[in-house]
Amino acid sequence: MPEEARESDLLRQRRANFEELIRLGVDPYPRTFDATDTVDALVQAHSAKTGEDLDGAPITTRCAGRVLAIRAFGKANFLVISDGRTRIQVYIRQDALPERDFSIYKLLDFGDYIGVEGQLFRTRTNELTIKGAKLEFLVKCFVPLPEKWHGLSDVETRYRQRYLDLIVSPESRRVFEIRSRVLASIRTFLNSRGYLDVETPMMQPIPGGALARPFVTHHNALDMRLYMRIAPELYLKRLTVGGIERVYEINRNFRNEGISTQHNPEFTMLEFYQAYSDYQALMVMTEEMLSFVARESTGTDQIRFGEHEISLAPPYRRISLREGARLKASETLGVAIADADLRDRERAAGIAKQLGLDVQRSWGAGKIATEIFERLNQDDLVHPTFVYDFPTEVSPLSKQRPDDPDTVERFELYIGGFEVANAFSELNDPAEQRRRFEAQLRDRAAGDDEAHAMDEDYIRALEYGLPPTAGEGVGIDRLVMLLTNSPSIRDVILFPLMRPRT
RNA sequence: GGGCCGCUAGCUCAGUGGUAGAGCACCUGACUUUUAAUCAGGGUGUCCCGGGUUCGAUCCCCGGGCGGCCCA
Repeated sequence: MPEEARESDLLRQRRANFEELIRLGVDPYPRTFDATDTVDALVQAHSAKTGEDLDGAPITTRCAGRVLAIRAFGKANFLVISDGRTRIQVYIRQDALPERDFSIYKLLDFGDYIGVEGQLFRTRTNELTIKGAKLEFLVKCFVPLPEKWHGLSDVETRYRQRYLDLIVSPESRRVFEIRSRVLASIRTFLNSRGYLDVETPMMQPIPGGALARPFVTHHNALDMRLYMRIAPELYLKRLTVGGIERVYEINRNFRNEGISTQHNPEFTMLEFYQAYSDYQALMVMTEEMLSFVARESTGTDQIRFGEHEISLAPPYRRISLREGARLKASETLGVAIADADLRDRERAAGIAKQLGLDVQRSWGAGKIATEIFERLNQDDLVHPTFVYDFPTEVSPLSKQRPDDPDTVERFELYIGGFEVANAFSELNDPAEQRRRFEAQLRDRAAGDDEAHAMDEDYIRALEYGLPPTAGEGVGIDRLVMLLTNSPSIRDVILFPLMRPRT
């Protein structure tokens, strides 16, 4: 076949070893291996034992793994096998193995899976080792693995062939173990406070709960346009209307936007809602939750992110958005800017232009103030900071401050220079909600395709009475980036979206 | 969307307008406790793709693909 004609020598050699195993009568694809231990459990259980301990009270084990090193010395040989998490050495001595098993050993290639039975001992160099007495072939690796010393550093291959990354990069495995612990500890935290863990639709007829462009799909039997959700928010608040006073969901959102080190089109979000509460209470709860999650997943709430040492221990800094924008703009432009300047469309636009911002015609004063803040304060937002009191204009689902209708009770939490959480006192006045949606529709008509759609069914739910409620969304991928010191969101998503090759 | 950078052996990377290189991996041989084992021998390739310039292009030019970083 032409396929085989193109095979490199490396592939041919491995295939030849495989065929030789079959000639020896070895099952090339066995069904099971009856292990007594995983490598990880074995090493954990016995890593403290000395050679005398192991000789005095012999431990026999059967375990399996992928061969990650072969050091051959003729009649004495060493393998390293891994269960994907932990590695252990296996000693292969010609006169200690049945002839068949030693023949299998001689046909092994770097990357094959084997099962081993034997006693634990320590070598002269004090390495915990299984003295191989039996060896089973489990599967062939037909393709050469990346080299052991430099590993796999090509990021494109790491993302496209994550299995290779996991095989050769213990650091990558560690990231996803921490990610798993982050999710588990969030659930522990919320469950212990009486929150109900739910799942709401990820395909929605009206995409709501955030300002973003959705992916569009179609249901054939109903001949219905559906959108991949951009947020679960409106469904979770319907559940609060239904009497579930504490509720959360951890699941994927989909936003049809560009890709960057902080954005993947599908990403994981925690959203939680708590009745009889407001955004001030959520700031305190967020501090408690993040320090808890950090300790549970990494052992400490002191993290290193790039060149920064960051403490996730409470309390976090708090700064109002307009105050932050006003102070920074005054400093940068060398002019005293008043709060009132940021609330006036024309004056705010003038300031923004002086700062080099490209002011869109559809932007009101509130949007402009938000943009000014984001432009000027990124560098100040490395240590955990609650930015609170957003303009009403950019927050169609948040409750206004009683003393200032241009401002809503909302905060975003920044850590490491990017947004990690977004929370607010939920707007529960159905008439005001309708006005906000209508304002969004005007923005949409003016060309803002991220503006929120009208959702009559949601307004109807509010008419039944949403109790006073505070709600928050936390970007799980970004949180995991912080906790694993990962510079790109793609490092914490197993299979990030990539363009197909050719 | 814009700018910059990258793509060469299985992996990590050098390199040149004239027969394509190193380390590791791999193959052959030696070696009964090694640790990136060592020693001796062996170079295994669509230089991302297409077009152009040229006697000759992996290299220069143009276009395209995929990726990374920065900016919007």
